[in-house]
Amino acid sequence: MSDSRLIDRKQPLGRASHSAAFSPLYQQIKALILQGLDRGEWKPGESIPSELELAARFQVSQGTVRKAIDELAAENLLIRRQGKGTYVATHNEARVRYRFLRLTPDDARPQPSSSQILDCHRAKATVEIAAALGLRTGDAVVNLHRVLSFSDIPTILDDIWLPGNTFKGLTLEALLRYRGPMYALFETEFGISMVRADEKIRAVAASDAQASLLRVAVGSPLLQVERIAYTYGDRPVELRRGHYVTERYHYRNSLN
Amino acid sequence: MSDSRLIDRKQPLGRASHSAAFSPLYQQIKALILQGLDRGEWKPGESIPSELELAARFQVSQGTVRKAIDELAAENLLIRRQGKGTYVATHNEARVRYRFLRLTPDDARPQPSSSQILDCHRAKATVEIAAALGLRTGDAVVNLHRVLSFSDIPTILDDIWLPGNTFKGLTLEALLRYRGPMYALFETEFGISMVRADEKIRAVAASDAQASLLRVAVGSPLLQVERIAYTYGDRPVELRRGHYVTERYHYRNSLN
DNA sequence: CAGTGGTCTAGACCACGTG
DNA sequence: ACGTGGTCTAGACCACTGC
Repeated sequence: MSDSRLIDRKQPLGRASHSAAFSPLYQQIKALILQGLDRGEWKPGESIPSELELAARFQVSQGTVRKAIDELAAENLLIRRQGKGTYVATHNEARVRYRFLRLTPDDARPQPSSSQILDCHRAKATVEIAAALGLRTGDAVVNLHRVLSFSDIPTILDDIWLPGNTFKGLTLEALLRYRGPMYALFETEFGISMVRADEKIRAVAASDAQASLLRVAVGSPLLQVERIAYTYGDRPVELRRGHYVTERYHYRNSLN
Repeated sequence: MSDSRLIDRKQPLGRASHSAAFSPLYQQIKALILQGLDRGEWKPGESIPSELELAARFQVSQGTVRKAIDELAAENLLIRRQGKGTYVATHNEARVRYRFLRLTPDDARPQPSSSQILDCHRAKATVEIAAALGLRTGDAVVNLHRVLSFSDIPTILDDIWLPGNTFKGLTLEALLRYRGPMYALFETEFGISMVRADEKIRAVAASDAQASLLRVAVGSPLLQVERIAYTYGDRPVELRRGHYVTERYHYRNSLN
């Protein structure tokens, strides 16, 4: 009856005890599934095993697996599809493309977008960048500059920092060849799934360089968006500072 | 066996039918609880009946009630407290005060805040304001101006529009007497619970008036936050345009 | 028709808060 | 000791998808 893969729940749980390592069964299952995702056992876009299959594997009831998957689906790590199965979330599908892009045209008409890479080189992490990415100062990083345009109007200027170790083969040439969302590229080429991100937003005045690249007046107000993006297990893998022109676009957000 | 309060689910659900009015039982229960909240059957901060009690009232199993409450809790309309009960969310408690305020000090040290009401008068809704609040042009509205300061540094300038009908007794005097979050006042004095909000964010240049009130230079970049706040049933009840000084503060957001 | 996730039930036991 | 929400199980049936 006792499954060696799971914490024995019949342990010191009789009142008065308080085993710090205790967590509900479904949380343990959730952690196990998360490990599978992290190890790449199931790739983005693929389906994971059915609930009954997982229940058999982990020696728990279908209901317990279901609750674990419910939470992972609520966090957008998995996507349930009735009649088909449960799939690993991806940035590669039309439906969820630009999942993390909150800039929206004021008139809601989606515009054609294009990305222009300005620069891509290797560097050593400064104190700030190392802290954000969980590295040590001086560790190798990749720095990336680009402009995103909508209907050929430059709108977003991005300055991106990535851990050099994780993104070994990332070169200017590879980026120039590639079309499509950057996070989709990270998924397929480097096995890195962006799962969550935190942003800090400010209004700033355009510098000379920013103004000329975005074709606005020096000193114009820009929306500065500093993002740290995380993969499975809350490991930071990207620091991105964006500057948005918000003349005909706005950043949309929902509060609950 | 058939409970007149609920849709008879034994109806034309045999394959080939597709009753448009169909929805899962737990969704019907959710809607019923939502109605209770909307009617004020249980007030913010109070507890709703226990799961077993609701199950008996609606003639369904506890599990079905539970799933309905789960969703309402996920939407922050209800708050579960193990061992105590399930409570109606409120803006009146320390834990969730300023639930909708995303502006955070850069150094994360919370600062003492104070609100200064500059103006409060009745007006007629313009086309834009009527559209945002679901009113007709010319309907009565209340317009409200205030400055929020942190550590006595003016940081947020708010311009607020409310439906005149709903907020009948809202006067400058009442506001001056009151201390605490505005949404808490709306709850206790007008029975309006803010449940959700959408925001549109831009960077703009400070006008003369804004600059002098916020003590910044004319033309300085400000974060403009336009908010529509909703009560139960997605009914809009507030339009708010805020201008934030983001020198030492930032708007924080999480993407999932 | 078989397999998947979605709904619903009934019952057991655990953990927490309060008397 | 009691009542609340939290976990876990087992089993039935429904709805959707694809062969």
